[in-house]
Amino acid sequence: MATGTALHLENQLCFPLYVASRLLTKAYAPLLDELDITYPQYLVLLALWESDRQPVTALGQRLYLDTNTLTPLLKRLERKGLVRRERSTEDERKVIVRLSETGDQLRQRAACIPEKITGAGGKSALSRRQLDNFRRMLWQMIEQLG
Amino acid sequence: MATGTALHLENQLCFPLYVASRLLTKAYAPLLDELDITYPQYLVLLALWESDRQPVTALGQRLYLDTNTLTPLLKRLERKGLVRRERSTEDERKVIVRLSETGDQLRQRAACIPEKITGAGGKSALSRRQLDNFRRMLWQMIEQLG
DNA sequence: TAAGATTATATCGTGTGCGATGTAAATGTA
DNA sequence: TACATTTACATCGCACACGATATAATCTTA
Repeated sequence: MATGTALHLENQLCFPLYVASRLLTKAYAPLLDELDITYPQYLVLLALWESDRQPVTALGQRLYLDTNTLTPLLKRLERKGLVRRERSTEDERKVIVRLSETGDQLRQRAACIPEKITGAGGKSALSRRQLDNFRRMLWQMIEQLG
Repeated sequence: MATGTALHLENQLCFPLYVASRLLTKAYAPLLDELDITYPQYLVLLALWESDRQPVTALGQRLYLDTNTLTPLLKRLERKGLVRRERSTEDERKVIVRLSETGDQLRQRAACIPEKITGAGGKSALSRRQLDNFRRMLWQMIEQLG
């Protein structure tokens, strides 16, 4: 790298990552608005649709989020009637998060989101192979940093 | 993609992007702590070190941020004594942001950050070629979405 | 088994992001 | 030149992220 250019925005890796993440999240907004949820709330629901009834910390490990972020978020999801939070009887420290009937049913309405994002130019400029490669690099990076 | 797996976290592109961005930002934290700045504040400084004296909107275009985010952030940078905000005399709508003496000097202390991040495993698992490829895909995506 | 360590969750404070709205300066137009 | 429109910035409200701290339950171990 040429002298003195290390601090240039273009040469950072973190900056385009930060921008791309925000822009792609923003692309979800109109679709998630229809479900009256935010993007992080959508991620929690994805995790629960995959595997219902998880303690808060398990959700956190899945989403790389701590309870200081999750607890208030889960309370909001509970207020919306999408999940329930129940203190575990076996281990009173744990709070088990599970989908409500409504939260479970929301899955049907969310089913179309991935394809809509894919089609919306979220990644249409990249080939399938590039995408897989891209995803693999992201996960490699997460493994390194996580 | 197999039926019913479109909603799985692994198959999303946005999710690993979101996680990787947060984790990489977090990797900067200890380095930026020494300079008493946050990651978005660091980005503003990078932009100013590249090109000083920019109106708020120009900074926003560079960083893909709006004034609702930038104005408070710039005020915090001003409180720290790193930048100055001055109403333009030619166009009284504009506020020109420029580095203070201290803000300018901070560049020296920040110079080591990129290499420290690179070395810290931020991307050590990826070859130089993979990295360039990765960065290119990110920018391609940003162009699509921005 | 009593005391210390660990675990699971919650709370607090600060700093973003961002949609929505407000306001003053500048520009376009009839 | 009046007046509508646009531009540049600021403000407000809400929802994250996250470091730091608190608290109760469980586990360890002497």
